[in-house]
Amino acid sequence: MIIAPITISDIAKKSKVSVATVSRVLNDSDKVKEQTKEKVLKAINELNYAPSDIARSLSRNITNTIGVVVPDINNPFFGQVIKGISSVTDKNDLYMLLCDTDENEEKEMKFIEMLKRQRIRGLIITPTADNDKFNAKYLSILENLNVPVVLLDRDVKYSKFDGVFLDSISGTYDAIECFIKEGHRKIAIISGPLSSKPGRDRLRGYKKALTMNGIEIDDRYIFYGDFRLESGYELSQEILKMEDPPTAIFVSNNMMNLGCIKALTEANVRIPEDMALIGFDEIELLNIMNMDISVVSRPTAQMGEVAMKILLDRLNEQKIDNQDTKRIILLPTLILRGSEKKEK
Amino acid sequence: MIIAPITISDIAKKSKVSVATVSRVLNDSDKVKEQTKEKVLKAINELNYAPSDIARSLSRNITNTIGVVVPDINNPFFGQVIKGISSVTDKNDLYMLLCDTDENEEKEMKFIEMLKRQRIRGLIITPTADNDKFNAKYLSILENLNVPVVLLDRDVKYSKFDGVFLDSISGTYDAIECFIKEGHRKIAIISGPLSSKPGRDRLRGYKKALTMNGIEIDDRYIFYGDFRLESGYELSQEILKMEDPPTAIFVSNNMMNLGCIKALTEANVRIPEDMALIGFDEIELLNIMNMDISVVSRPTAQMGEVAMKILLDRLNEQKIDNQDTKRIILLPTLILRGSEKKEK
DNA sequence: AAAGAAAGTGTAAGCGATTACATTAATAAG
DNA sequence: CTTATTAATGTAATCGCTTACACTTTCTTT
Repeated sequence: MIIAPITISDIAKKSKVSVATVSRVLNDSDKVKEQTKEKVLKAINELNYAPSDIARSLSRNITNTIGVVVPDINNPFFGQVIKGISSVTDKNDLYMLLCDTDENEEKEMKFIEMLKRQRIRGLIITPTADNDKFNAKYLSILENLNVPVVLLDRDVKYSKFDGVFLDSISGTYDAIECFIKEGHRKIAIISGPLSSKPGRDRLRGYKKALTMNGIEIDDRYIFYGDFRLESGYELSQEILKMEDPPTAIFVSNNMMNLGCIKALTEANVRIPEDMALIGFDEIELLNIMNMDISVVSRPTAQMGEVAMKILLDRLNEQKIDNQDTKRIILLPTLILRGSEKKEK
Repeated sequence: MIIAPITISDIAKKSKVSVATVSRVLNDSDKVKEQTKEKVLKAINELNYAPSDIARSLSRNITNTIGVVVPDINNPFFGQVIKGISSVTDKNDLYMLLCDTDENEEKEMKFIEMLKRQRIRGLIITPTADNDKFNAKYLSILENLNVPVVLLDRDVKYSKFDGVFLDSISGTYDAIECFIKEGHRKIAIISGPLSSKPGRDRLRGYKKALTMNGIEIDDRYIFYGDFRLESGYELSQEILKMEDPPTAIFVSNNMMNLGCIKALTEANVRIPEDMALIGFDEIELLNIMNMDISVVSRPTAQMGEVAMKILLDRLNEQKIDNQDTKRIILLPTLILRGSEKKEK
């Protein structure tokens, strides 16, 4: 089903002017006599004409699309992030080409190459890979795009791209310190995998908080999960079986936190009477269900918004030689709802 | 930051052939001597050239982007739908321009006009408005796109676009009948707004099931919400206050269902011992938390996939005169987890 | 009323590809 | 060794816009 759309020359013909004049009316670029302008607008209206962004992009040699590459749209975090990005693109006449990589490196690289052909003006990306295996190839593909890139939430080693990240260390630090102030001394952490930066950082925050408060780090209380629900569930069960169990648990992300809550609930362990708990990332449902779990909360939509604003600035920059990387590190908020308490 | 990308003529120059030959290599369109081909590929490789889809679209007079317009990416339903759409676009070299209308009619119409300028090849859309106020204008804007349109989940009055919908009537019918078989006679419904087709259909299914089973419809048991959590919460509280309360509640969507569960939980009403419950749409997190609530479940990702496949068929169609509208109506599944039971 | 300035409009090249048609090179047939 | 075929490549128009430059009107000004 192909119907040739109306073109600028149809309008020119109908309103008896040249295409140049029509173009001027379209872009308000030069003085056009009021009377002529009306004629042209009338023709545009009658024929329902909409100029082709394709042709416009080609002749101006610049597009108005930006690429957004995320690992999983179904993750509420990225849903929010995309909302944040949209809020900026909407106001700036930019379009969003969305790619969902499914946490698959190959797919991701393929998408980036597709986006290059689409001549996107800029890219916001949450990379899948943080391992050395792909690093070199990955970097070269990104560099090769030759457009501004803004990393979101996940960093890429050895890169000097702009980025918006979250201070996981301080977020975790605050949570642990809060436990300590409550009187907890035996504090466990369900950490993420150390192959990911957020995983590493959250563990670091944990250790730092203990050390700074003169509490010795006890390796028995450190558990390594993989950010997925099941690992949170299983590790929590292990914790409950310990001889000298902790009185508080910090869980490094929302999915593992759910797993942990599930395990505690099933074992009839009350929160916080029997076990105090703080997790990383909000879980909307828990709030709805009045389950008061304290969390380290990230400003998700804001992260998308800030990323897009950085990108926008780059797009408006004149000089190419601007080498200073902009890396924004947002702070999470510790939201206390009572689950951190130590009841005697 | 604008760096002129490599063009086809750079490749032509470097490999000492004409642009036509390079194009042939790029598209495998005509016989090219093996030796020449290699030369060209080598140049492409060395210069890291990627052909411009913009220029290609212009000269072929056809793009490879499709528009996807949804009311809210954060709604898990649409997240899943987008995944379904992606699964098809990925395999067919199509790009997805994503627009989030925030349930705002004005915004939606603006997006459609933007997409027209982008010369999208087709559109998948879940319209915000189902009211007569916008209908005429809305239809004309969609028609004016002159590309195949596939409606998703929500219909547009008087339109003859293709579409993928869900049989809300039968889904609700089954749920209510299930209640009846369990022995329930006093069954309440928290309906959606009647201004929306899903709202109307679900209420219709409810009434039909009662009637077909010889149970009189009692208007006191019909409550009208707005699909949002709060209304589910408040209406449930009303239900609990009734003199002659129902023994079972059917809730017309996931958000109101959460509201209902919240109200029941707060009032210490046990499910299903004190009140049986079936909702429309899965709530993933409830399952994780071992809260066994029976639901009418929709094949969400499949809806996106089917919609995209219909669109794909349209894109591949030769003749323009194909007037037969394709409307697929998928069936929901009643998933029983025990919350529908009537305990004595 | 003539000359110069300003305003309005048109002509045509160019953006980076595709492709019909023309041309040349290579191979087969006589 | 021509000539007819076929294979390989090149030339140039085209897609729908933008825009530099040229040209024509329409004021101003004296």
